[in-house]
Amino acid sequence: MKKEKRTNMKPDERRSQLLDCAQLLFFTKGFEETTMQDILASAGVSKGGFYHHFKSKDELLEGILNRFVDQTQAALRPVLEQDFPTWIDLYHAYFDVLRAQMSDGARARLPLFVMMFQDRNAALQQRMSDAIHIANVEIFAEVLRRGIRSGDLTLPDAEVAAGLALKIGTSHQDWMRKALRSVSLAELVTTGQQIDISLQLQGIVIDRMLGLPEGNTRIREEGFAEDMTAGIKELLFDEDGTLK
Amino acid sequence: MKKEKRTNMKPDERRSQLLDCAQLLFFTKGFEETTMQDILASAGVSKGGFYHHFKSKDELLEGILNRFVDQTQAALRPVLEQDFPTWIDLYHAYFDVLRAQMSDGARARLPLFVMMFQDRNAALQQRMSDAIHIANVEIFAEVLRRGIRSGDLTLPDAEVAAGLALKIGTSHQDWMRKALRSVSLAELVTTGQQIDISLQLQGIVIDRMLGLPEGNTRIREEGFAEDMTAGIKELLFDEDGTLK
DNA sequence: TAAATAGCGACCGACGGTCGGTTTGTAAAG
DNA sequence: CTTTACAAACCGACCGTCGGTCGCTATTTA
Repeated sequence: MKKEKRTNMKPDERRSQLLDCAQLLFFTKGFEETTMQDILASAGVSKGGFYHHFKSKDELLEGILNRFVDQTQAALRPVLEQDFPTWIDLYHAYFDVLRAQMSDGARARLPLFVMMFQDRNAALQQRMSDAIHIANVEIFAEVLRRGIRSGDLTLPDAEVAAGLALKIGTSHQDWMRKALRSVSLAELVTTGQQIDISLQLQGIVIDRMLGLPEGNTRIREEGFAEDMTAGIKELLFDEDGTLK
Repeated sequence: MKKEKRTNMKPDERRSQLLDCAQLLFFTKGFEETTMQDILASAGVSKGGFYHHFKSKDELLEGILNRFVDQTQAALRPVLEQDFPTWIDLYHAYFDVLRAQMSDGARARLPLFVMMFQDRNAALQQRMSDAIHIANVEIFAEVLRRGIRSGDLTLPDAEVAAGLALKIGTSHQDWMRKALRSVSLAELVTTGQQIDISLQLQGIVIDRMLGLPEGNTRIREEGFAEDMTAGIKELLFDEDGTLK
């Protein structure tokens, strides 16, 4: 059997190349469904080559998640260093960045949701959710802490409140999952409305939790629900409205 | 090689026996970590015998989860059939049952949490959370729907609000996870307080979401946080306060 | 040129799942 | 009551695939 031509790379490059390849596969096929062979083939590296850089398949996922956390925090942290006339301006600026982060090609990420919301990918979903949480709590807690310090907020614990707010901000995912499991157009439309209501309610509840006047907190962009629903419709139904 | 003595059972019995054995193992060792051999040995049945009743290992988990959902709903549903003088009495009665369900040996379930909160068991955690959600939303939504009908509540959508409330009601788990990863007694104590604050905040936020006077919603029993913290302390630390 | 490091791929054990065959309960026929 | 016949419960050897190991080679670096 003829040996493959080898391609040496610097450790950092190889590592991030492997992370890139694996991320693409994990996010399209899922974690369990992606085999080491898939990753090796896509990166053009051998088993031994891979295991020289990573201890296990799981460490690879860990690496992807950590990188995501770092990137997210790098995007969010600058907000804390800016100067704002009042605390509420900081608060709004924070959510502006957050929205920009998340809805950046939201519809393009639909396939990711489709994959993630399947039972067999429960592990990946859980660990992604954890990563998102970790990426955000600390910084949002700091935002709240400054609100407390400035007297705009009264809260028993900034971290606890931040954690809860973030959790609230993911509650629409349950409805997205349901939408992706629609069996009729009518059901999809109904669920689509619930996604929208869910998003509205999120903002209201966080405002009330923090004791802010209603309308201050808006987590998703305008039209997010409609956009998603339209995308799901395209994905699940033919033009005549029958299930694909 | 000598054949094992066989023990025939009626399908229903065998099925639930297998569910019982698997549940015990899944809930102590985790899903991935439990091999088919473990289950077969503990049930005293062969591979062929098992696969006569279940299509896959995953279907077994599905079965366990479904059974859990059914049991939970069976415990909750009767509340809806009782007569109460006012809607708020129904609301309180619902939470009484819920609390009874959940804190029934809460501390005894600590090992379950320990197992579940490990990264490698993320899938099981996610699917359990989903099951708990499914078991509860429908019934709690009906409670809210009656509140709307009686004029005690004003909500855009009972189901969406119910889903969100339930999600809020699980937010303390993040702090329990953190508590279980404490590396010092001081950290555990701090996190224990955050569990407590988290539980208080849950009630407040749900009250505010529903527009109820504060103090109406209490999801966990008094002393839940202290109880859990004490249990975790026993689990993680020696008597002199050093990490085990 | 020697030591360190990046890479190779045959190989391994464990896993979930299959399959041809065996045993057991049961109910109708003799 | 016995025989027969059939479905369903059960058995365990076997299979393909997976994540991971290991002895080795090729390349880079000091």
